[in-house]
Amino acid sequence: MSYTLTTPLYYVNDRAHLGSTYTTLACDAIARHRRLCGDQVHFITGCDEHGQKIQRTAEAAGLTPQAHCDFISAAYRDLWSRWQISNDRLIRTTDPRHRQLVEQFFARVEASGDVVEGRQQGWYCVACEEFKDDAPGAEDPECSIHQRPLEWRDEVNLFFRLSRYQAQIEELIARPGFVQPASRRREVENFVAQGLRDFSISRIDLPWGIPVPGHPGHTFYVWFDALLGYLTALLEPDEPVVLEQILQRGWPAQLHVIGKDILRFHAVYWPAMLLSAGLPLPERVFGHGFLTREGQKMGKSLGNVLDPVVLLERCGRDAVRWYLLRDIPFGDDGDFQQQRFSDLVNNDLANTIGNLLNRTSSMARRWFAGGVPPAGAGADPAHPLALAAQEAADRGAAALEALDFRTAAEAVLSLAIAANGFLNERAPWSRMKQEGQSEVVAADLYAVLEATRWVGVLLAPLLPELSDRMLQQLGQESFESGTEASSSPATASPEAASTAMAATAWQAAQQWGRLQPGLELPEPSPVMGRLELDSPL
RNA sequence: GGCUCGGUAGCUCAGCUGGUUAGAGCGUGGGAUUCAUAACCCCAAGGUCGGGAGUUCAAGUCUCCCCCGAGCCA
Repeated sequence: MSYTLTTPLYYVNDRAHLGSTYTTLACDAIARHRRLCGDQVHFITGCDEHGQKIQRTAEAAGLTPQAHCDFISAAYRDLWSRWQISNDRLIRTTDPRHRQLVEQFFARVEASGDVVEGRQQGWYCVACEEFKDDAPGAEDPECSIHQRPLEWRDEVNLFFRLSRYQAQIEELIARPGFVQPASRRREVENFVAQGLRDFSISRIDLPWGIPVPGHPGHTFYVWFDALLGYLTALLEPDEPVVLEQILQRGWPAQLHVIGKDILRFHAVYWPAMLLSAGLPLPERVFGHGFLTREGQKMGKSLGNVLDPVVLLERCGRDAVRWYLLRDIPFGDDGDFQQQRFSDLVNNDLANTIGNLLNRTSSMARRWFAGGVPPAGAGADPAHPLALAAQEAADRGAAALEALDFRTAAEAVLSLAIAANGFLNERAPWSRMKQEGQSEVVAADLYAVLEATRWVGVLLAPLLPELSDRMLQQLGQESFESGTEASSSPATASPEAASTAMAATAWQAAQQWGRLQPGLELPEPSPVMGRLELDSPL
């Protein structure tokens, strides 16, 4: 199965912040999960690089817009690579190929009769790149969002006839799974219910944009151009730009993950544009919440922005991923709290999970010839830990499907807690001192090792690196959940490829009793260090 | 100004169509244990459920008003 998901195309007005990192990490977890399940994943991210705001930012920095965009988008590319994001594509809207695609798309929209000329007169916010419908009649109106002066514009623009799609959009957003989380649906419904108005899709006298074919002086409005980046990204980098080809390359997308502030563009404008162009619609749009820091909005004026690069260097990928995914309900706003961050990482990852592996492996090695003990009753599929493992797997998979990372993380964690509890209850260390208990201890330790292996397996989409380290210490191969699809037809065996039911390595690993008795185990060393943050991040 | 969502233990949150002593994890305090990364396991304290009024035999859960936060639209 093909699975296409996207992050927003980030606006290159400034460098990446924690918010975009958060979005991207979440998408990465989904992408990895789908790959582990055998889907052919198209995980798209990118940069939105046009518009007057960019032009002015570049000017202010003494750069050409292109140089500015090159610089910022390179920083994004570098950031995602540092975070080991498994995106398949990183599209830039200044890519010449994108321009070709936009032109083809526009031709279709125009052919549908959805492009009309209209006069746009009013106050304009450059930061929003939007006209403000109802600016106060005052002398110097300001944008309520940016607190910046509005500029008076009076121009002839091209309009997209959004109003023609009223009924279809209403039908779309009424679909149960389309706008997510469901709590955001009404907001969109009300907006649509007010009556959709045509919106302008071009600007005049704005050189930093894609020229509108057949309309000299006009460039495309940034949003019109940016949304289309999702399509351009799907095309193979070396194939000719032919819009129709996206249908062979993974369109429609299964999922657009976005911040809650741009829901309207994705749930209303975007589908209408696609309808006009005669293209299928994405399956769901998920608007996640925003992050604050220690209860305050992050912003340059407050000087409290958390730099993702700093965060990464000081704390590591696993720690940050875990905290963001495990503690903040995706969809709700969340607060980044340093104390809580280190508490959770140390508790869950270092103590509960890391120490579980460490103590178990250490006992097994000491008492059973340096490796995995004979399984005995420990391999029984009805073993309490086997049941716990299966439950964790089921709960985790369902949660990931629902983009409920928190529950997915808790499911894995609960398995580790169950295993720790089991150990304390069975106390192999004291049983080992008694005569004739060796077999029981062997079975107990086997079961706990096996449960620990499952923890490593189930962690793969969420924390690929910790998962790898755990599996290594258990003498297991790690999974390829990164950019190389583990189930790509080229590498899979012919039988596997022909059998639709063939399980991936990851799915096969979720079978109780897979751990080989007698397998030698490497000397355990902590898979997750404790986070000691003595100063503010 | 209008719309939407949220305001439940110190912190992050569960609490479905209203119904026994409001739950979990973290944090805090205590206990147990020694295999292990001062880790693991067990127990406990902690909340007039943002405020006010109302509906009801019964409200965190429904209605209205107000306050606070976030987003959208003006």
